[in-house]
Amino acid sequence: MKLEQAAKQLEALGNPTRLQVYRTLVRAGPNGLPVSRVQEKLGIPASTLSHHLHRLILTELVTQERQATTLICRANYTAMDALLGFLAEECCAEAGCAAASGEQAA
Amino acid sequence: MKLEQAAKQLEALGNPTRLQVYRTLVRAGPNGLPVSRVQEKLGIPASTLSHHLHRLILTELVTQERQATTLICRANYTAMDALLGFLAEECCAEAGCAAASGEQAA
DNA sequence: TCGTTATTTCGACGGTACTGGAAATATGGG
DNA sequence: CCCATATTTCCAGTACCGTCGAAATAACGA
Repeated sequence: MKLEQAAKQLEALGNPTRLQVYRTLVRAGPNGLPVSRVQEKLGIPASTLSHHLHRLILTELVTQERQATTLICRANYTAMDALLGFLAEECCAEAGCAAASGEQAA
Repeated sequence: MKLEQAAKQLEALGNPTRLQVYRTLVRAGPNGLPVSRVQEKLGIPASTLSHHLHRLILTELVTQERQATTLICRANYTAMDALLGFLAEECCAEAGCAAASGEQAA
């Protein structure tokens, strides 16, 4: 994963409202939730929610799928794994620590 | 971990320059690096770096320790673990998935 | 005390984010 | 075709961010 991409995703998650939206979707699981359902849960204006969802979608943290008039939103678990991996990877790469990926410890 | 705190940390990591700084420190391991060393590695003005380090310190992602005239910066691995945990926790809590923490699957 | 190195604080500018109401668009039903 | 529902786009205002040069501060040695 590129640093720029990771930064974009982290920035997207760095807004309390968006983080709430994202967490709501993560909790919802693979079935996802309609936009309106998320709005109900969080109690924020539709336009604000739409903006935030857009950001999350642009960074590929969330996907949307149309089902008739409602849009189903889902957390992109693959993207989350990649992001978590990026943060943890190369931990102590130049020093060697217990949590280091390989067995290149000192 | 509180959502607000997590959002602050994610926001702190959401800037490309800061993410670079943080990664540099993560790679450096428990011994940390002097500010000047980070500056050399990244080639950014001292004032800019100081500004970003300050943000990282405020969010507890980085710590500083004085050694004579130089300041040693270290990634706070405990904080990182907590943040990663926060993102992963309650995955599919309302649906149940393979990666779910407990055995409360449907 | 004075000078030197390391680092932060100050000040300013341009840019971009967050928010939310109103209007526009998309989809399906009658 | 017209309506109703779901969602987005448009617009605007306030606020905060990122950047960096210059000046201030911290710590040490002579």
